[in-house]
Amino acid sequence: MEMLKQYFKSAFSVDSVIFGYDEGALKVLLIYRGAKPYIGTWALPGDLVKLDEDLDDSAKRVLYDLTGLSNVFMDQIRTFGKVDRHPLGRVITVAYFTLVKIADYKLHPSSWAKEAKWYAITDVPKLPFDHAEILEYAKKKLKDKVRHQPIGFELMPKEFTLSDIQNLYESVLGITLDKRNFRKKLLAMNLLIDTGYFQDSVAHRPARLYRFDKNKYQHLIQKGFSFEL
Amino acid sequence: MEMLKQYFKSAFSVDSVIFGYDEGALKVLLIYRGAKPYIGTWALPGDLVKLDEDLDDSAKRVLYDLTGLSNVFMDQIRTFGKVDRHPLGRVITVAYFTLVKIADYKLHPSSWAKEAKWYAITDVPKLPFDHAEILEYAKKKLKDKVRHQPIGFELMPKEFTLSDIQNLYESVLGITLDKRNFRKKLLAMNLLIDTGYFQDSVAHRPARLYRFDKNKYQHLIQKGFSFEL
DNA sequence: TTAATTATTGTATTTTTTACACTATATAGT
DNA sequence: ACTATATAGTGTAAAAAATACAATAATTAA
Repeated sequence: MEMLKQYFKSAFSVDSVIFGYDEGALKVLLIYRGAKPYIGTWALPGDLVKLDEDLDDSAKRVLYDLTGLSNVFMDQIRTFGKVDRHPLGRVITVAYFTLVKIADYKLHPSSWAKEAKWYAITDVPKLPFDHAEILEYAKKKLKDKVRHQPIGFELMPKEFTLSDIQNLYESVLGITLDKRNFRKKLLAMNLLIDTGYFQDSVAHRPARLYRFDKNKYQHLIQKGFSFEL
Repeated sequence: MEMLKQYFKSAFSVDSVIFGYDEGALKVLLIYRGAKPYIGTWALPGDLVKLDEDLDDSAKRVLYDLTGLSNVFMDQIRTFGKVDRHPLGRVITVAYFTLVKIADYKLHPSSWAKEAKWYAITDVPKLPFDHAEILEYAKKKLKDKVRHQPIGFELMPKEFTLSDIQNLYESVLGITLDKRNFRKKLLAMNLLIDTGYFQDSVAHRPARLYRFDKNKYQHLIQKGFSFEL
């Protein structure tokens, strides 16, 4: 039997690609690193995983510390493990993909105001480590996933208009969709609840506000329903 | 700054779910463990990742040592990292998913004959660690992926009949498909090359043999083609 | 009152999916 | 040689889904 000790000299981290959608654009939350290595650069939020901490819990902790949010959509996407990806030793990182409703909360204005910032996805600065690769991968995953699972709604405020959700799809996918066909298809799934309310104080005909019916969706998938847009 | 040393006390491994298809059934390659922990049990093949070894290389090494195969379809599927998943310390494992053409090779009859075995997916023994969970996840992934990418062909011999590939789809998905519609759809993609040859020595009308055109597929996807079955 | 802006709605056409059954060609057994 | 058995191969009509497309409605701003 080989000596096992030699192997127990590495560490692992979690890094989260936290997506949000605001002002008609897809955004990603970056932090300004206050610790080595790469101190003073904008990077994906993440941390080393504690020895007695589950991976998923670690990713949740990072999100909570940064935003105060919990109970948001989160999914592991891939592990990045090139030998030299971290300058301080062998550290592989498990990347997560998180979707939050920007409009529903404010970044902690106190301690974090100077340290975390939403960047439009088109306007992300140069990132340290292999974070650029991770972000690219996350964008691809988001694009794939958004068509087969109703995760777009995780990026919307609780109540939204049909135009809102269509705009989101258009920015994520980078294509334009036919308005009538999009609505027809989406409404045909019967997963939207008409709140009965309308937009307020807009300089045009106000749009109807809808909510996504998560419970109904859960029931439907158990009956073999599959979301496709 | 925190003491970093405390973190560099963990290890990581790769575990491969190696799928094959033979005698009309989906199979998975298991090894008989000759090392602690869980010595003497059937498990997914895997190994600790060396400190100077990339994750993907590690998975390739495990496959090569076990089967002599390289250049097969392999993809990382997920990392499993519960705190107590490994009895000897904190070890997270990066799971891979590998598809091989069983018919094209023999398990090394010498050193491995007693130690590696193809199990029908319906007949897998109790597995150590969290390998049962990993296998379940891999099966789900296979099911999802086989519809959106032409990975079914990775499990077929180079030349196959339309019935062969249909049977594979039926076993992986657990459903039956209409013969005429299946053929129509598959042939319409123009990704199969008619070899001009036929089955030999079968007690019925011999079927035409086809090959999958990987090059053509590569070209098509760059033009935005997407495989769906 | 008018201009500007976005919301909302239906139909005809094309494409894709589905359901379905008979003939062809080989070997095995007599 | 004949028959039984087994799987291969093939087309069409109907239903469903996707697409292309433009006029009217409701609000605020000027």
